[in-house]
Amino acid sequence: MLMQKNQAFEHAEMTNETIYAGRSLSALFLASAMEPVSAGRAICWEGDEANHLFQVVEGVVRLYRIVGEGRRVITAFCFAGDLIGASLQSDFLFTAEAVTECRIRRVSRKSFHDEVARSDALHTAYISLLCQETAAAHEQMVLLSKKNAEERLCSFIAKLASRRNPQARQSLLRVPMNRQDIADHLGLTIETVSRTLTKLASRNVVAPEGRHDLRIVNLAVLTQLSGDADDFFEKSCHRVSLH
Amino acid sequence: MLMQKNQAFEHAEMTNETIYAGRSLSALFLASAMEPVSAGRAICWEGDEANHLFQVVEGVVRLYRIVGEGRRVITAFCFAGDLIGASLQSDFLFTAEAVTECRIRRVSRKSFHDEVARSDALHTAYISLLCQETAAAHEQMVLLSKKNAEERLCSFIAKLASRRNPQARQSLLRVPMNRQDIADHLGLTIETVSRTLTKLASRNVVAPEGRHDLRIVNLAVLTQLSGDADDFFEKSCHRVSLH
DNA sequence: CGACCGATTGATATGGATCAAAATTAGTGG
DNA sequence: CCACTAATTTTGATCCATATCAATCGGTCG
Repeated sequence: MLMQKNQAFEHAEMTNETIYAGRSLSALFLASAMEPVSAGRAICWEGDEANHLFQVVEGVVRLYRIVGEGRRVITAFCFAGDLIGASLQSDFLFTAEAVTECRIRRVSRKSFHDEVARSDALHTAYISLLCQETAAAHEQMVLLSKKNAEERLCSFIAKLASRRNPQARQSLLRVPMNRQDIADHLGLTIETVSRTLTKLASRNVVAPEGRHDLRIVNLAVLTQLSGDADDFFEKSCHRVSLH
Repeated sequence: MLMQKNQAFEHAEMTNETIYAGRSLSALFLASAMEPVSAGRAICWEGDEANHLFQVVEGVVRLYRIVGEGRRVITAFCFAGDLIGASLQSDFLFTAEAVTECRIRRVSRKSFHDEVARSDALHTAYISLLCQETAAAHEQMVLLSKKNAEERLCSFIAKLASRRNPQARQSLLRVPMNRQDIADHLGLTIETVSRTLTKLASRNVVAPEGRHDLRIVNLAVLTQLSGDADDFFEKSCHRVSLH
């Protein structure tokens, strides 16, 4: 049981808060049965009553909304350890679908909240998680609002890389989602994602190895190109000029 | 005192949860002194330690981040009754600036959390607020990711209108922010906002009256054009085809 | 009245979308 | 293991919505 729990958080490079929040809240799922979800299948649907929360134990999940005729927005990807539905009040505001083969656990919303209310530590962890979700959503708003295709893709890759999944010996990065998923997450088309990736490859920033792996050749440049490097030049300049 | 509190929530058209969340949490601010903030002045800065939460008692505030050289993203506008900084853990992730003359109150983060921890009702309200913030952020992600200029502007206006501020006799809507603010919130340029507005006016959807007022001529069409009308056609079609 | 600032309008440029193949890769059945 | 088919990705050609650059307009304030 404990092994299981730790396994879900094997990846390094998380903040202390994240680990704390994830760790303690994930204890609430340990009593639940593990459910396998095969790639492509839905875990919950937008509009349905949010009677459960889920934890991704293994695999990758996409959360998305459909807007108008066929336009899909992937608001987030969830990885091992992540909770699905923590920030919901009554209904699911997104559909959750397995990107890869997954294993998940579920708990009822009621029991989740009962447990959280019972423990200060869990409570803190829960608040912390909600705040992180908001922060992530804001980050994504910035990306969608002001970044060009290259910056978007570099941000995405850099973030994936910083998650440092187990498979990543040296600098080989697993990219479980397909091009369409990436496009729908970054607000681009599949063609633009492909072209941008080719361009990055030709500039020796990354080197695609098959559809689902990327060798990060130059992380420094990648970060630079992502547009949220701490080039304290620009940032401090602006900070000052605003006062 | 109580008058004050109610005044901040005079506008109708909010969900029950919103009212509840806002009402009870705003009690925490009543003991604090009212601080005037003149238009254009900052309330807090991105990067600073988030030692306080603020409540907007009167006026409108913009929350923004600066990305790269001079690109500004307004992640949200805050109105009377709204809290600023509820979803922050340690540092401010945005700068808050008065759009109009404002009056605000502040409480220390510590005392806020102490009080919230002490009351179940406050606690529920706080969670509720965080969830709403996340939902709003997701909504904005959809807008930035998949909507065109017209849909964005219509969404914005419709949302403003649904807030139904006091000045709104009949269908005259106050728009306190300038074109640049709107542009930076919608991920457009000032010119595109202006042109799109002109187009909407020529189609008799809205009628600008001065820089800061809009007469809503046809709310039905406005909602339709916003792209999140419940045209159960499309939606139900898609829901079905996905299963 | 003139200078200034925000908003509008106009002309042009462009990044990414769209439409259309071609090239890879993955699956399937023999 | 290989041939065949389907799906995904890449590449190419063209188009278009919005950005950019530039000029004008309308209100406001000294």
